[in-house]
Amino acid sequence: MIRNVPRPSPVTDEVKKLLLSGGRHAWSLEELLEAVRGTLGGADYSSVFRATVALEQAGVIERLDLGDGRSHYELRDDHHEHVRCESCGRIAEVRGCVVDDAGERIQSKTGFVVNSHQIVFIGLCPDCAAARPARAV
Amino acid sequence: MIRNVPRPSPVTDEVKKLLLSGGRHAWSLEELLEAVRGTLGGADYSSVFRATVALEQAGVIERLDLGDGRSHYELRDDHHEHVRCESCGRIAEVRGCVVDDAGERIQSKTGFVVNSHQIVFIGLCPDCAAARPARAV
DNA sequence: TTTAATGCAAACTATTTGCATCACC
DNA sequence: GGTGATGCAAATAGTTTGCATTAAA
Repeated sequence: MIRNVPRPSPVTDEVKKLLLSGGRHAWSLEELLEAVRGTLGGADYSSVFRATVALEQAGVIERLDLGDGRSHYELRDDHHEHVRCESCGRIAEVRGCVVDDAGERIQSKTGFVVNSHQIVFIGLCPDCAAARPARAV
Repeated sequence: MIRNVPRPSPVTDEVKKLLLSGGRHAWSLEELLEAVRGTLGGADYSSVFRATVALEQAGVIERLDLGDGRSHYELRDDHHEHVRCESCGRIAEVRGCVVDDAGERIQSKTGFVVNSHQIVFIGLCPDCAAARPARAV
């Protein structure tokens, strides 16, 4: 099978650029769409979706489920955990907080072979925590 | 406001009983529905859904997002982590593998006040791992 | 001319809600 | 009679897919 010369793919390229830029973390499809539209003038949700599928299959990005009902995407080589504000939905990254040898321990406990993991901490971001001083949630 | 005498609520009672029974972990709504139907003969998805909403608000159960696109429910006082098989979807629990002091560390790193967390390890269950000896995923 | 990338619209999945009904206090 | 629990069906949200169009090799 002969490989063809690539054709321009503005949407996919822009999605890739955004994810590589590091300007934001845990992009949702809606956020990617808005950003792409801001640059290109227009784009369709499905094109952005297909771009993320392709990038995920290519191993460039990974898909996260942070428990807020939508998919999030990030660079794959950049694994870290997340904190999500249960009040406003804001998401922050958490570095240097690894679950180091968990894989082996889990395999010995459950027999599962662990390939990856997702950790989401849920709470209140600084703004929301300040906005409700007295009681939690 | 005078509190009325409670009326029979077979669906809600059965959902509660199932979740309290400990017979299974991380129930999906579909699984709860099937189990309730098995006992009561018939029940509606929305009734089971409303039962979980009520039980969650009552603080009896908690809702989990294990990254497989559906909600899962478990007893609240029984916090532990999960491993999900990315091939067949089977879910196992992982005990004694806590992220102990993570809350404080995260607060100091991000400013978020952590109320809870979810950890899902993803890999292959023993059966699926055995079924594909050579390569992963 | 061939075909990859895109847009549009419809399909799909899981969840959520509105409303009528029924049965019990 | 009043009301809480339920079932039915439609609405919703987010994602996914089918198909026609476009434009570049």
